[in-house]
Amino acid sequence: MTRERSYSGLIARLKVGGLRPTRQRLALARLLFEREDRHLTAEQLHSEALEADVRVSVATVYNTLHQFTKVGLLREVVVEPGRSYFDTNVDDHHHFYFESTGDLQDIPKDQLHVAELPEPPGGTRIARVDVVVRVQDIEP
Amino acid sequence: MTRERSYSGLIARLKVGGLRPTRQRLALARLLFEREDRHLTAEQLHSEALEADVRVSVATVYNTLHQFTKVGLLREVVVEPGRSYFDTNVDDHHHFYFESTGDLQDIPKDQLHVAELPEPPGGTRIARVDVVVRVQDIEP
DNA sequence: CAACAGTTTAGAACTATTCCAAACTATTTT
DNA sequence: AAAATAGTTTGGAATAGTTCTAAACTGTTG
Repeated sequence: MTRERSYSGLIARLKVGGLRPTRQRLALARLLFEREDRHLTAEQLHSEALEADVRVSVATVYNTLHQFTKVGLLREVVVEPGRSYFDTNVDDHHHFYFESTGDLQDIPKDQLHVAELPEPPGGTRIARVDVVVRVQDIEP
Repeated sequence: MTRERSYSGLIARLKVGGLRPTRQRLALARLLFEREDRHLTAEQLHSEALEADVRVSVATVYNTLHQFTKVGLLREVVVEPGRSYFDTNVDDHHHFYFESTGDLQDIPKDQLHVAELPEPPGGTRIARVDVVVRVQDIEP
């Protein structure tokens, strides 16, 4: 079960990544992982934190998002210039991107398949394949 | 032949898009389309223009890139937060993205195929499918 | 519990991009 | 071909998202 993420499990995961389980990191982790798959910007997470009476600075939100990403707890998704989304689902999957609202929605791995991947140029290897299905309203 | 793009053809294309063929737009169009497929940021194009003794403001470079994109002469590619690339190849195709250098390289349509596209959610239709194959150096 | 290394913070700094209102230019009208 | 007009360009200011910085703070280790 990839969806298993208990609170204490998180502490463990942070430790593995060499990150101390601080008040801020734990609070942000709860906000991020206590709900199902989410796609959040740094600003959105910061607002949520303030609303939940978690005092964190913007800088810390950014630091934390990047550290979590490095450790594999999050995945960064780029679909829009000038805004990064962080995806709490780190399984292999792709995205619908709703141009009208700016929302993202997961497309599970088995619902979309990339065939005939070309060889990467010499000296390089494929780190990841991102598919973004851009969707727009039918009556704009 | 999709690669056919003469200078006068450009004037025609601009007219179709309702864009006057001004000095700046024509100069930028030459820089963009007189070489083969390119992936440029606004800043890069602005530098090239200055080097080529084409006096244009940054604002105009941005305006022009967006107008060209709207008219279908360019395609915007987002792979990196905080930076937009404009692709002179508007045919159906995908990209390699070199994480070490930030470069983009086209993957022709026939070298990569997306199978089993899921249905877009009700009330929406697929505007475009972007595949980015992120590639990294083997010995980092 | 002292010492150290890692963390947080406010605010400044930075980068890419957009906005603005005035000056300018291509096109249309007369 | 001059005047009227509508679309363009421009420098600089403004904005948005993100990163940096140096000082204060906190978790961990010995």
